[in-house]
Amino acid sequence: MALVHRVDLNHVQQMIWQAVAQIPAGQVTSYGTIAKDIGFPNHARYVGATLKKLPSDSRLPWHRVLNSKGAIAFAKGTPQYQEQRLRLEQEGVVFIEGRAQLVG
DNA sequence: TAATTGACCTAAG
DNA sequence: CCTTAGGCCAATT
Repeated sequence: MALVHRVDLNHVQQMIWQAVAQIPAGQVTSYGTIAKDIGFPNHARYVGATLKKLPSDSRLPWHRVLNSKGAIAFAKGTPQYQEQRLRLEQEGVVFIEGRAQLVG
């Protein structure tokens, strides 16, 4: 049998979408956490690359995914940063010094 | 085919 | 707190 150690990236993508869809409104997680949760601890970047491909009309809560520091990955001041932050604030997420605050 | 890029992460100064 | 360096890996050039 031809050993196929090759990973099915389509499936990985689906798991990523699934994981992102699970994030409750008003809560956030990180690219690395998602990667770890789906069993691919070294694919934090791939999580970002996957979200990047999302169509603009996607209903997936991509805005609930931040970097390991709890900050928005986009450069401050960019339209994408603004949109993500606005979406989060509309869900009640509070930012202090550019970092989303933990429930508390 | 090789090099570069990127919505990342962590450890170490 | 900040910066640097190394690691990571699919996608793009």
